[in-house]
Amino acid sequence: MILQESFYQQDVITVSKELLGKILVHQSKEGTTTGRIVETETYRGPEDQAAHSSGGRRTARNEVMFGKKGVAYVYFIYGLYHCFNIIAGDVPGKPEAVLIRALEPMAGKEIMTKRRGQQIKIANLTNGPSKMCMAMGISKSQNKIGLTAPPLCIKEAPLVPQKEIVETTRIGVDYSGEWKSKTWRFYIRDNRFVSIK
DNA sequence: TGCACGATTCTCT
DNA sequence: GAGAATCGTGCAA
Repeated sequence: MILQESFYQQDVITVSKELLGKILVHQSKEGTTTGRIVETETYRGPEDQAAHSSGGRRTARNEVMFGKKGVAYVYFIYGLYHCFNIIAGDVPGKPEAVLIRALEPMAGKEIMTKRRGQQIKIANLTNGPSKMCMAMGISKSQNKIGLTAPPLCIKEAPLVPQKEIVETTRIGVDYSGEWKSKTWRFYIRDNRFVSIK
């Protein structure tokens, strides 16, 4: 069962928590890779100063945030890396998104290892927002594509119980003033693939 | 047109 | 724990 647009049309915090445990699938020409989502972060918009959409800022880069829910927002960062987000929220046209920060590798580990470099250990394959993009083969060519059908989609899986979800502050947003202290980062307790414990 | 910087990662100390 | 790598983007000029 692939998650449909209605799943992403819930409150963005709810979507962030419920995405934990779900399965990200990418069918590429090199083969299919899948991973269980173990860490997410919420970016609200326009009020959230940590978000690209802060202040209602709308540019060519973040244009997709203002569009349909359940669509991928992939951006290039630090001149080297990519980050993968999913547009979500219960208000149409409000620029909010969920950043996928880490996965637990499932199918296609050989392909992921090949993409990341042969020396990489399994534990370091997907434990960070840019690492998981490299392992899953996600780049700007996946920007703006819908996640409700292959080749890139998210499959249904049982909800992770609230008591196994850790809520903490977001990473790498020290510039955002009071917004940096929002506990909008969620991960599965004791999972070894979480980026930072 | 120019320029400072980032929702990161890796390497070296 | 510090510093480098490396360039598209956003905003000032």
